[in-house]
Amino acid sequence: MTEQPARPTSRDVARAAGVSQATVSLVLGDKWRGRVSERTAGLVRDAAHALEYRPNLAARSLRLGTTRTALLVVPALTNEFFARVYTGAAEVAAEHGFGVVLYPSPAGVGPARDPFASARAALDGVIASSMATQALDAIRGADLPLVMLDSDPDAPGAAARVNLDIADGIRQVTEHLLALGHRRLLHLASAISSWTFDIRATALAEAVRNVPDAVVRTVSAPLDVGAGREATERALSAPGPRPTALVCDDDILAAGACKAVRRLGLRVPEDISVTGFDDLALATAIEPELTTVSLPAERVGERGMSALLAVLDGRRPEPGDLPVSLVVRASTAPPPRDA
Amino acid sequence: MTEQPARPTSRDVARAAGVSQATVSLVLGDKWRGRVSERTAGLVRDAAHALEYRPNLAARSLRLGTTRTALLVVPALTNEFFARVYTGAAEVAAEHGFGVVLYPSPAGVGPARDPFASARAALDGVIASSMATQALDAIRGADLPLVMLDSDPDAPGAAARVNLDIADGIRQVTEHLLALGHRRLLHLASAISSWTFDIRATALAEAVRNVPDAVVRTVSAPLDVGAGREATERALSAPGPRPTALVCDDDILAAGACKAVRRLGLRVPEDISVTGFDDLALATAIEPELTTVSLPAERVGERGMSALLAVLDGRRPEPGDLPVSLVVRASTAPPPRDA
DNA sequence: ACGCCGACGTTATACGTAAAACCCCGGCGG
DNA sequence: CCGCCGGGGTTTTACGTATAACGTCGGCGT
Repeated sequence: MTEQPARPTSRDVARAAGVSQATVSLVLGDKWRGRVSERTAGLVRDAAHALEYRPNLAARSLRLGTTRTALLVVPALTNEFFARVYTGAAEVAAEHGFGVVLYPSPAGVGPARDPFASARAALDGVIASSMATQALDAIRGADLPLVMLDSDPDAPGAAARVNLDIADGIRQVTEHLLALGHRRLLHLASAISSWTFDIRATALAEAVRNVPDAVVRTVSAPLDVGAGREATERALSAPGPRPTALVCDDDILAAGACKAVRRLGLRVPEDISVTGFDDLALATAIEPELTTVSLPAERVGERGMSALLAVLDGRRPEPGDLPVSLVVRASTAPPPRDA
Repeated sequence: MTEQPARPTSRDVARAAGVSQATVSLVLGDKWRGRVSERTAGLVRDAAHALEYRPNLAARSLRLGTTRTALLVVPALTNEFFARVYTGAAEVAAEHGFGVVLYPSPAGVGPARDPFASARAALDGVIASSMATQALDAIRGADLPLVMLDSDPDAPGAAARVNLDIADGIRQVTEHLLALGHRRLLHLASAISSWTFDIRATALAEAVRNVPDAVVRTVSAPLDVGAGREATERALSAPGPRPTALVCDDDILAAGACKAVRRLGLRVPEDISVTGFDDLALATAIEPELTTVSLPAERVGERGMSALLAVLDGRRPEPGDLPVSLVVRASTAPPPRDA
């Protein structure tokens, strides 16, 4: 269209600097110590700068057999948590001259197309959220370095893992509620992956273990506000003594839960306490502001990318889970006296 | 690490099929009508399938001088609206064998690094939200096809534009409020780009033009809940008759506004009506559920990508703004009688 | 009987980069 | 005086693909 003025190549730079193309490549690749004089290197850099030379990435990838591109597989970008993970991953990728391309799950794009297969030859590695279960099998077949996020340590095929200390988060909320005096808890779980469910459920069970009169019920719901509201409404109108606190696996569910509580003519937190998980923007947008577990989402992305880079370098990725922290806000309070 | 078994090349396929590499390229590129026999083509395809051949994208890009990759520039992915735009763009891109890579604004990544410059040689075009103003200048210098989203039609350098009919959205909310009987409106604007501000402000002014006793005040705030709350709180406690309705430029601000209203001991919508913009998930997560303007965010991305593809093909992009629609929920009601 | 053509492929080349292999020359140790 | 070494480059090649240019061969029209 606009008649591109033909982007300059390394050969153009060489011509301008009065050297050979190889020299340009050496200088610009910082591989010239002792092979090229300081003066010549300067000439090359000046010429490159003057021509606004940018190396052709396709050519470089072809030559090097590497693309400096990682694939990030997430269930959905519209989930703030994963958007933040991307941000973190992209940040450290950029620091190392890498790019991050997204594969927002098989649900996001049509099932027929397979961005992964077509991108496969152009990738150096994959970072995958374990929640995107469907995509994982395809990836495993590709013998690419794979970093898994929040995954079952027993699941195979990962060169590295970065996990959040989810169990500790659940433990913290639970202890917070127990300390406030709550004894009847309802666990509102998001039906995402069986592993994340299990780890939360057992952490919760463990936390109430030494509180003799504590009792926990569990219901699960798809991850959206409406579903959370409905599930909660159903659970709270069930016969038997009503729970006084709701432990939700996600702020989104917690928001739904709050709505349900109020629909039933009750108040949060006076009648029923509600806790969330993730500490999304949503947590402080609703009323009352949610007591929730804050997750370092960006850090997950950063660690994921760092781990991938480490694997690619043959180094050992940094071990250990990422810590989470309880944020107490206004959605939790002692249970009503008559309860 | 894992000793990759050396991905098969087109030459490997050729060897397996007993033909030359050129023939493989012809067959797999669907350019063989009348140049290769049906039988040979079959052999080639079988061999390719058997070897699980995937073309090397870097090599193809180098040869073709095209990367089938577009850059999407957005202010922040954590904003649900832009995450949805990405989703739409990625969808139609995939349908045409294109990829979409993100540049989440200069604020997201450090100022020193310039992903755009380094990616520049590897891009076929750019789709940019006008809100990412800082990045635009750099892009213009790159003489790449540029599609602008929600941009001033007078701004230069765009090969195509896709705009939402924002003005109509504002008109619709305003008329809704006027019909309910509101006369004193407060416009809570998000200080994003001067163009989007202007278009909204004038649309609002126009909508109240023929309602003689209607009066509009404007305040603006950064785009987050807390800022929205503070700005609203200040504006509502100012001297003079209090507005009965708040027209917010974004659901996020509207959420803040609702909190502010309640802090002042008033109710939404009985004392003050609040409207949002965007129809994010947030709109139905808070209470009361927001009356807001629903934007087809995915469509923006789809149209943006389609337009870019059209430009690259030398075709004319589809003209016209995308329609928006008012969604009336529970945050608007007639003003109190004594007002 | 010859030329020509169409069907079916093949050979050769270019894309821009990185790096291995090579080359030249001045100085220095033996 | 010769060989060798190291500094400072250059020549050449390979990466995998797409495609232009080139062959070959059988048949058919004249």
